[in-house]
Amino acid sequence: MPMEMQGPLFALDEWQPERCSLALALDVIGTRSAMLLLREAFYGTTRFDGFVRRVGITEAVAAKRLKELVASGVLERRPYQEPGTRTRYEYVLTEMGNELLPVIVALMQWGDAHLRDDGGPLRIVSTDTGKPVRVRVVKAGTDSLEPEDLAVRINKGRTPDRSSRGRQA
Amino acid sequence: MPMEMQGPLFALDEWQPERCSLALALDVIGTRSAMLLLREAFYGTTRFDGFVRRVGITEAVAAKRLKELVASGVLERRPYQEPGTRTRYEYVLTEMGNELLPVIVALMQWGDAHLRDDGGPLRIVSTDTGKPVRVRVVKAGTDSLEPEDLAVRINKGRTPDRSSRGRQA
DNA sequence: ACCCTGGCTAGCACAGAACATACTCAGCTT
DNA sequence: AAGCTGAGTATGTTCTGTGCTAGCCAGGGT
Repeated sequence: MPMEMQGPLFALDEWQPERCSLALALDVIGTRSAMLLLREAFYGTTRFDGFVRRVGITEAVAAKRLKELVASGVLERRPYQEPGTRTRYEYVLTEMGNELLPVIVALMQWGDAHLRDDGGPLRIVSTDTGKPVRVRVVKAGTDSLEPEDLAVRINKGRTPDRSSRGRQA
Repeated sequence: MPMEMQGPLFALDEWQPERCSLALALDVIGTRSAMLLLREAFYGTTRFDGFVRRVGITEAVAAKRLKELVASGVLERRPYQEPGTRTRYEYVLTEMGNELLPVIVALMQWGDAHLRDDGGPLRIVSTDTGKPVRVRVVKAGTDSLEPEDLAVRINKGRTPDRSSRGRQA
């Protein structure tokens, strides 16, 4: 199982842990709230109120985390105006943020597969084929799907055990 | 950028956040120490002492986290014996743990690409071609690489600045 | 018999993550 | 002019993750 290296664990001792990109990434999106906010951003939520309600966090946490995510370049805060209202701000994924899609989907996929007995409440499918997508480690150059190629479906009729629930929603 | 759904954000309000697989996954591997321990496990570290030294966490944290990861089925604790020593235990990834590879690599890849100017200290390559691998969202059925198909290389001579980036990647 | 080493456990301290409640503020609607 | 709404800020508290220091135990080497 361990990855092969030129001699197992060879000189890996030599690189400093502070230089680990995984650790840097966790500094930016390593909290539960950040991850869940990103999930929502991918689902299409853009407004403060939506994030608060749908993620189920408090306004204080949402405000702090959104601010951090904007500061680190994952989200962009930009003004919009609905007719008859004043200018407000919405939060949308930047290119950098978009590239977190594999992280989020990989975690969901793993949770679906190993942490529940039904297949999970949602399926992410290709709009093209309608079939579920996967996150995979592949050779550089393999075709990949981008957020705009994907759709989310509610997994109906698969609720845990014969109980109904979110009917045809 | 938002994923298309059948009508944006349609009835997504109706599913309960507790049922989100992402949240469940975060309950298991949502801490920094858990993620870094997993990184090490993929690199081939198996022993308590190795985890402590290489991740740079305290023994107390390592013990606690390893125990949790074993309890949740991501790692397996199993006895081994080096000649001339007593029986000890090593921690190895289970099948379930192995399937976290995309999560870890996706995070590293993102950190490499967006959080530093050199390409990152390490490259994960296919042992087959020697070329760097990527984590991608793909159609179900696409070939993927498993841990045993991968090797880690130190990215030498590529310390910060004026160095090119993603060479032939 | 002793110490050393790997592999832990225990206790204390701190920072930050998250919660709850309450308050602000701008501008539109009434 | 008063209220409503979206988007926050302010305050206080609890919980968890992590660090530091120290101690423990088992078995082999000496």
